[in-house]
Amino acid sequence: MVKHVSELPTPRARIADVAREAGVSKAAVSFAFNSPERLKAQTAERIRKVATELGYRPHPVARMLTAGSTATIGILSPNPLAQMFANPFFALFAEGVATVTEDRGFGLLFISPLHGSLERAMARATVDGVIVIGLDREHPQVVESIRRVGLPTVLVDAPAWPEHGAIGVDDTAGALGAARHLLQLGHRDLLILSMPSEAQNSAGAETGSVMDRRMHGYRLALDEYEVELGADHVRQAPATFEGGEAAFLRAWEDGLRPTGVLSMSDAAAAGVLQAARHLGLNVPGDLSIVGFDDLPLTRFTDPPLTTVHQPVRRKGEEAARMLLRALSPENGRAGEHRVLETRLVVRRSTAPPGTGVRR
Amino acid sequence: MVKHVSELPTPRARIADVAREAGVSKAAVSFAFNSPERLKAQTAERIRKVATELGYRPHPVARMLTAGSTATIGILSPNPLAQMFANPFFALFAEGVATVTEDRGFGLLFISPLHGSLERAMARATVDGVIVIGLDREHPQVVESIRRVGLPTVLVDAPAWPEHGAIGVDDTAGALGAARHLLQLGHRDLLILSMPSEAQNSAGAETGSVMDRRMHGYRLALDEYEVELGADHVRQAPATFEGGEAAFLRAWEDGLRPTGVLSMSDAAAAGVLQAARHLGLNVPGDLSIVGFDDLPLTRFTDPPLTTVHQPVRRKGEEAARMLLRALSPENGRAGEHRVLETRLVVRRSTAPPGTGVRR
DNA sequence: AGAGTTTGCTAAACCGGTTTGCTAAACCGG
DNA sequence: CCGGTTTAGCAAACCGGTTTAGCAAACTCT
Repeated sequence: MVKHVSELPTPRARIADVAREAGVSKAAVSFAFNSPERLKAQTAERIRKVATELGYRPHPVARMLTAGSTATIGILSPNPLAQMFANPFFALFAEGVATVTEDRGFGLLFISPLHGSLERAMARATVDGVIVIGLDREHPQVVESIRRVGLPTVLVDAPAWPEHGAIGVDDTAGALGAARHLLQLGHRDLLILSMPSEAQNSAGAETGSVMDRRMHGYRLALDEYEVELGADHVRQAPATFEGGEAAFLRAWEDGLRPTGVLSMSDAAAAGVLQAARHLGLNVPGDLSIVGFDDLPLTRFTDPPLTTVHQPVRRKGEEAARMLLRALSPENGRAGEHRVLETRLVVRRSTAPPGTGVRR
Repeated sequence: MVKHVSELPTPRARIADVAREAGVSKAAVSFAFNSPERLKAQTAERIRKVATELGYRPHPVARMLTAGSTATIGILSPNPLAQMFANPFFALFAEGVATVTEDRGFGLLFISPLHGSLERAMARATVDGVIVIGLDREHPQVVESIRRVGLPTVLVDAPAWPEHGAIGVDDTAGALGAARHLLQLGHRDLLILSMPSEAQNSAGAETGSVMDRRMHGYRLALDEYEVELGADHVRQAPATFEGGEAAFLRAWEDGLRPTGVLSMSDAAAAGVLQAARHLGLNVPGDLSIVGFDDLPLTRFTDPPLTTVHQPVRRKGEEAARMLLRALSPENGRAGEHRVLETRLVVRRSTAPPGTGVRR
């Protein structure tokens, strides 16, 4: 490889440069910044002056190495980061995390699979602990690899893991309430929009994924009302506007004419709203829709969305607090586990099945 | 300090532990992972086996130190992170950045002021380069401190800085189009919602902040139509739902009865929509609203929002690409500068001033 | 003036890896 | 069987800081 004669970008000043220039030892330079009381005031001052002239800034990585901590926490997701940011739920969650980490002087690193391998990404991540979100049954080896790196961890919305902290919401109750609401209104032909995942696990209500728990809640309500649900009445839709829109249109093309939609995400529900408008359906006259999450955007949809509220931001805050607690030396107990409440928020996207579907 | 007898969390295995256990040198262990061809296949295999048993994972910070790079890029903002995430614009931008960084195997670190000091936050950030967003005239010393740490930098939506890359959109033209649209429809009494910032700089159209440039565009249109604008017809509103809602309600209380609102952010515009509904105003019958950004949510508001489109996600992508280019050894020229286009998207929140304001 | 203390700074070890230079053993051809 | 080349692995230097132990000079006290 050819070496350029003049490397224009001046190589950054190291501590040895400052020491030489100021005629002192490396230790003195370090003291000048970190323990000035160990130096004659005048010397410390002189060293700092030289440092400023040279544009010296202690190399953060080197500092981390000796400090033994990174003052950074990671938010880890098995899904591509771009996909995460496309989901408003995630931004809200991150907002919650950020409020507490920022306050405590921690940086925030987003970790996503590196060339498809979360394991590799984890190995490279310079963090003191991680908050894991978006985990799914389909990622059992992910949890395992997380456990192996031995970093303090808080799991969000995931099957509890004894040695780690965990935080979630009562998904089953929330979904139950949502389904009951539609059934009470008289709906009998429902479409359920789940989120993408591997095979369904109808058994594990409490041990499975978010989707399992919500589905379980829906099913409980359906059973109460003795309503049968065809297999093609449960569809997968990514938690995005486009995902919900496409899923509903496809169902419609397949000949389904539900009077009510239960969506596991507000984002997809908003997409359904869009699709309904496109099909000339009146909401809630022809079609009722219940979302999940209660994101800020639900107040601006047309009509405002009936949805299951969950304290997303607070979930982020609590997760961060829990993790920071696990990081502190006095180390509160490890396997803390919290479940926050959900509640149905009725707005204007639901009504009794009414004027019927056109066409 | 009392030392506990049994430190339950096993101290993580270091390379020396693996070396001792496998009966080889540290170098051999390193080779086993990074240059296996330098070892007898059988030896390398044995070392890796021992490493796995011990749960050894090379310390990422130590690795960074010798590698001289962090494989991480920073997104830096002078505003609190929580505030950033509350703005959907930011999530969209981050999405763009994430698509390219993720693809190239880079991590993403969010940097915000540490105890109020961005300088300190920068000093601590372990990144190879930074993308700066949300910068403002009010943060001149920020740019200076960024320059001092000497990290490759790309400035987004900020006054161009010769030695760094920069990317933005044609704010002036976008704002001009938005204002012309309302004026053409016949509106004469307008309310402008700017974003929070220090004193206005009416002079610098091209050198100032995003707000300056947009305001300049608005003013150009107003001048064309010879419309005067009272000082209290320009309000500050944070780029959030709540910000826009509160700002419009306050203006209303102050006795203002505009027929059209020009908002510098879609988020605030959506808030105005909310406020209008609250006040019993029909949009666009009684009040027309034009936003800025064209976020996905504009399609779901009631009514869908007329707004100035800017390619937010692409801005993120381009910023990331530009930065990565600056990081690569062959180092494309540094001071690259790009300006992307804006265009007005007319939806249903604008109409001629019509039925008049109720009450 | 000499012993004891304090002040001010330095040399060296350390954090946990990677990489270079080198040596000893194994291998090769003649 | 010997000199030359490969192969396999090690010791030590290095990345850029922080921290501990310790030394010399200055200061205090009697």
